[in-house]
Amino acid sequence: MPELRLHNYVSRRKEDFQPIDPNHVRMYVCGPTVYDLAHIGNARPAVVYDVMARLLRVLFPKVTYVRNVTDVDDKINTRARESGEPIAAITARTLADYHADIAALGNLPPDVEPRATDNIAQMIMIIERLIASGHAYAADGHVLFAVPSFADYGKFSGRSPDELLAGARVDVAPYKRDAGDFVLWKPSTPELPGWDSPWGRGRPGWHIECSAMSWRYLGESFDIHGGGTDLIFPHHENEIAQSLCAFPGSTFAHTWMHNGMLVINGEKMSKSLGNFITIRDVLAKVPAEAARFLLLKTHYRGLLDFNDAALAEARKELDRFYRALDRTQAAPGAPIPETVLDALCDDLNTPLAVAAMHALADAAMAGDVAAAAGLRAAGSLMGLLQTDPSEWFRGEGDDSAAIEAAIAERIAARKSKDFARADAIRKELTDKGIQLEDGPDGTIWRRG
RNA sequence: GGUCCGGUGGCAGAGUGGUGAUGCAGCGGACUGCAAAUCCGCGUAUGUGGGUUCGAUUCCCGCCCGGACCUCCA
Repeated sequence: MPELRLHNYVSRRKEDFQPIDPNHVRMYVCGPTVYDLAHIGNARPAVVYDVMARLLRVLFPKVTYVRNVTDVDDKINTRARESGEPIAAITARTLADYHADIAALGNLPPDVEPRATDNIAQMIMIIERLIASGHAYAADGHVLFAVPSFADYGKFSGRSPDELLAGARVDVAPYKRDAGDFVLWKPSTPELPGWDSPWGRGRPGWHIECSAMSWRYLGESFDIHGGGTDLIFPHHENEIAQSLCAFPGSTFAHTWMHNGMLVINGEKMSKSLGNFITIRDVLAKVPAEAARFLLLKTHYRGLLDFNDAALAEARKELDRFYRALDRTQAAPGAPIPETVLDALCDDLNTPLAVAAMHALADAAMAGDVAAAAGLRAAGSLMGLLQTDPSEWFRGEGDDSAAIEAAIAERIAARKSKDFARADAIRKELTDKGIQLEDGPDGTIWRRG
């Protein structure tokens, strides 16, 4: 087994991964806030950490992968007020949609998927500990984390508290002792979601949920924490402050991984630019596997441009992989080729793994059945190439019988050297978007 | 403005202190009733100016450009 190396944001460099417990690796990833359909940017961390979890399972005996669901949040409240739909209905529907979209992209479910609203008691426990130890204070119905009480605040994200103070643009709430203090708990009005607490009926701030859920499901200290680069500050900085202060002597997450952002045609995705793309929009245009493959063709820490040309290229590459599998009838269950495993163990270098897969495809094309089986095994580690090749090429459609009949007629025409008829049938099918490929073993066809 | 990250061939995208992966596109050839696919071959790149070094794309500094964060955000 190769050594796993991961880029750790704490040291800003690649490190040998040393699990706290080599028999049980624990990973926490910041999950979605369920107020609207997931966009393609949300798909990136889901896919990246899915591959990470798959890799960890190959390398270690036991892995617990926790990805939370934020189902109490002011964005949800705003949505409910605007649409009139009850909050519970919004979160339930959006979570179901998220699960469907993420599964379509070939992601396995995390081992635990806790919801914030099921962990309010744990959040209150942590807040009480913070107050008791002088790291938090109640004021005007709110509870705030006292940033000056944590000497290392800002160290993680590389900013000094002075800078943060100077950069504060928003008016500082009067109940804050220090401008940088952030909310752990805030009061709710009767129409807003709320829970009874020592500070009255209220709801949690954003950051506390991750401290509570990682603690409950993974313990005070665990191995890997993942999320997008946009969460480094303030979310992760605050998580660290809360958890370290609530559990003195603990180390919280040892390795911090951050996936890069995604742009569309070079532009940041935003509703105002009109280039906001949901996962569902993408799935309506191309096979889900092409989208997943595109997300893995760039290293997870880099900026990724998600556009139609890139999607088309991803699909073509998968075509070649599937042709190689189709020609060799590769069986599942082969060991993962070293070239692929080595690449992924080097800070999840998926582009290098893809290059190794191309080499396997070349060998498979030349008749190397073992290489084909290895390609398939590599695919299983990446969440790719698990479809039957003919299904990949033929896609969705209810006219398959008619197409097969036309192909049979064309084969007959070719046998009797009636090439005019054969070409007419090819043209008919081409006009319908059906491509034919004549090979030594017959004719295969594909849509699009 | 502050902090941080990055700039590799037509495009996408890795690695590396000493002949610059891989894919897509392009070009030439083989094969092919047609069309694909497949196979062989070809070309083109390390933003810019310095420094360290026998030697830098790789390390250091300046500059230019792009991006992220500083405010909800994967």
